[in-house]
Amino acid sequence: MPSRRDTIADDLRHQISTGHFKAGERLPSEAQLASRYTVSTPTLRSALALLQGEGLVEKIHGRGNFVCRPLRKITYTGGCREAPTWATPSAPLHMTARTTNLEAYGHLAALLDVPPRSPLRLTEVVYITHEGKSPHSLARIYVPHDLAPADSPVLDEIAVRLADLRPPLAEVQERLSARLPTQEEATVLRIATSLAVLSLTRVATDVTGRVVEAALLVLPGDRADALFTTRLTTGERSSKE
Amino acid sequence: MPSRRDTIADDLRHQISTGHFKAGERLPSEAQLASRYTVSTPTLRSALALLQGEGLVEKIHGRGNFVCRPLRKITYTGGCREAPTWATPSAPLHMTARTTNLEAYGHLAALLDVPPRSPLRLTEVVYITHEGKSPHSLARIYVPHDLAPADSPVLDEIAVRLADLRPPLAEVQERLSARLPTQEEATVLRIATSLAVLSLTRVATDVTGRVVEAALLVLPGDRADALFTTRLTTGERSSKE
DNA sequence: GAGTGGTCTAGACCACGAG
DNA sequence: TCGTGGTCTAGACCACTCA
Repeated sequence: MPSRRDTIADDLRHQISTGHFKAGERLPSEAQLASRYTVSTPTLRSALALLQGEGLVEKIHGRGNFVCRPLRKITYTGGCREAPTWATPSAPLHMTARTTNLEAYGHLAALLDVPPRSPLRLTEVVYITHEGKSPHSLARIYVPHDLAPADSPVLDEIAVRLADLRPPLAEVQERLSARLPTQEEATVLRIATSLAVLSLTRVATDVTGRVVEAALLVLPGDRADALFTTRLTTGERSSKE
Repeated sequence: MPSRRDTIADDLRHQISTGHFKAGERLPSEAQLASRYTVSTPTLRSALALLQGEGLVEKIHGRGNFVCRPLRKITYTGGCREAPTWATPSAPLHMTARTTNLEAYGHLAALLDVPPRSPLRLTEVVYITHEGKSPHSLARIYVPHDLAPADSPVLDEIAVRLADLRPPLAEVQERLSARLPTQEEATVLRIATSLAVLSLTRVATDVTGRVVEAALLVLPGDRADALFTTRLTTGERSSKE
């Protein structure tokens, strides 16, 4: 037996998909919707929470519930040969970056494969990609301090300098998981805490085995995915590794 | 200002991590916890919902709330050269499989790169991996009917026959996203609908460009991640593609 | 200040599980 | 049958946004 929450969510979903409520439009207030469906406000709100989790509706405190505009999908391309690339359909993304220095500790030390409490100095680059007002991704990149001059605010510059400074990369490892965002991530990405995020940890190792870059990326689940393409060469096809 | 929900969730989280509530143990009833924290039951339940979303607590209707046992992590290994491999620390996973035949339609047709309403016959293999009573993954694999005899209930057999029948693989594409599970997926995987899942779509193409396998995998976010390792050969390092 | 969503209460009734 | 969680009500009060 379907709950009222699900019934209402289904109905609203249908009205959105048929264009009865259009993208960007404000929904009737929760009180109006509650009386229309003859339910209490908590029940109606739980129905809206479902749509919010699907990325169909955005709640803005003090203003109302809004139908989300169809989102430009972004695709993180993995297994990258050079710099990470963001494939977006003709999107000149804005990017804000912040660079600080810190020391490897705890989780970071493990990522960078150095002893805990290591005195290794790191450059941390935090950046957020935007499309208009909607953030697309949150990235934290850690590079050993000697490989990255800390005064470079532009990501591209860092990539270029890295390519010059460091030995050639030997291996890139990317680990992905799905989870709910932390409060901080939800705030920064302007998503609901009930919307899943794709969490990606990338570790790049050079030919000497040293970790030269560790990156933590958080992508909103409703507008981002990650793509990995493996081409098999003739040699790999005929023989096992 | 932290909400009561968050305060209670933090406290419970702390009590679980310090072993005050032990793994597998039942928590006090929601009514008891509500009176202990002097909140109403809905408020207490919303706090529990947070822990549930983190995979720390499992609710069982009519029995109570239980602290989850530390979960054996499973790692999906991507970019696979041969059959997909599941790296689990010495886990003889049980696997239940169901094989049916159907026709390519809609979403499936797009995946398999054939025209919609194509008469292409498919073999669908649905399987769930288990560890004890807890399901680990839900997979739906689609193979053109002529490549896969439908009467093979054992996955390994299918893999072997496929290796014999089909031309060598040329490319494997894996697309990952994070989202909340559907009601059906939550039921099958025995997870809360508020727990994120990692959704993986894998498409394998042979040297002729034909799609020989499409797989849809759903992994619970609290116990599964996906790992992609890219080794760069000398050639790839020195020259761009 | 008017209208919105955010949070919370103190119950009610139903469905499930175990003895 | 009894205790559990699942759902829902009909309000209350607060915080935020905008005119």
